Amino acid sequence: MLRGAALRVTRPRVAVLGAVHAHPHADTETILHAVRRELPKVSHQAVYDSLHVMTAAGLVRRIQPSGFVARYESRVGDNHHHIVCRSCGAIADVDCAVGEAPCLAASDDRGFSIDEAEVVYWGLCPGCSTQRSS
Amino acid sequence: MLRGAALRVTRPRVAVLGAVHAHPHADTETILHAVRRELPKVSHQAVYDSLHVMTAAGLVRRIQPSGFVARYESRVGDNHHHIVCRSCGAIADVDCAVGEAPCLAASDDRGFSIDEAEVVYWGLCPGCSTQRSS
DNA sequence: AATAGATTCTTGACTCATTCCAGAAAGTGG
DNA sequence: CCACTTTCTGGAATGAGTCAAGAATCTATT
Repeated sequence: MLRGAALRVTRPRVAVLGAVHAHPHADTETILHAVRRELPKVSHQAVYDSLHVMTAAGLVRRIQPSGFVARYESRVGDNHHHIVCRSCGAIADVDCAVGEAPCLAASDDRGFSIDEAEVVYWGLCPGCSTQRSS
Repeated sequence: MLRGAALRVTRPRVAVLGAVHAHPHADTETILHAVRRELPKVSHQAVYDSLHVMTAAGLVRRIQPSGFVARYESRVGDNHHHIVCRSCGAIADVDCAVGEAPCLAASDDRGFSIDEAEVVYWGLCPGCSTQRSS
């Protein structure tokens, strides 16, 4: 699977890829801990590098909502979007909005060549929502 | 104008607000420099604080595309979106997409209470686009 | 206008995610 | 199995942003 992306298959990379699959929307530290449960000696640098390489290869997607640290997810290639909780930072997946029309269709591209449209919905997750209203 | 938001009118705040109006999509450092051209003694802390307060009050909007530092803009209340250049980080405004329908309409809210939909278009600005193809 | 009281600013240290670097280790093609 | 290249380790560095304490400034009131 890594080989398909012309990447070297190293122990750290396999572990990182597995961790991203096992922990959707996890931040780097969570992934680092998950990886170390399996390979206690990996450096954080290896994790950062693996994530970068895999992001560049399209095996993994990087998400970084304003005010939060970077997260990674393994669901790629289907152009879905995210709901982010303003309070706790929880992230949920959302399929592409109504009719898929808005994705990649700006009313005026201002001369830019657009290759992706990213939608982020902001709000409160069920937990934080009830907590705040009580 | 600041008074309308129940904020104290201090010299730094006036200067910061002016700088945000004068430099759309500017990062904090740019704003800091612009402010210091007028009030050489302002601390960066004052700028950060002013921006936070004004963001909370809705006088200013914070934008933070993945991988770039935070920017601020003064155009608020009209729910427009942005095009970001992957290469140089330039930002341009785009009015709300087709029919305004997608804004605030997730196909499935997963139990979240959504209050805002943010759309970011990624691509290359005219300058970087021609530079890369040459 | 002067004063009291509270918010806001200055200064400077500090956090923490992420990056940079050099040498050691491990993967790959031949 | 070897040589070559990429990747990993370990540790230091960067830089946006935050924290904290005391000084300065703003607002409402007299």
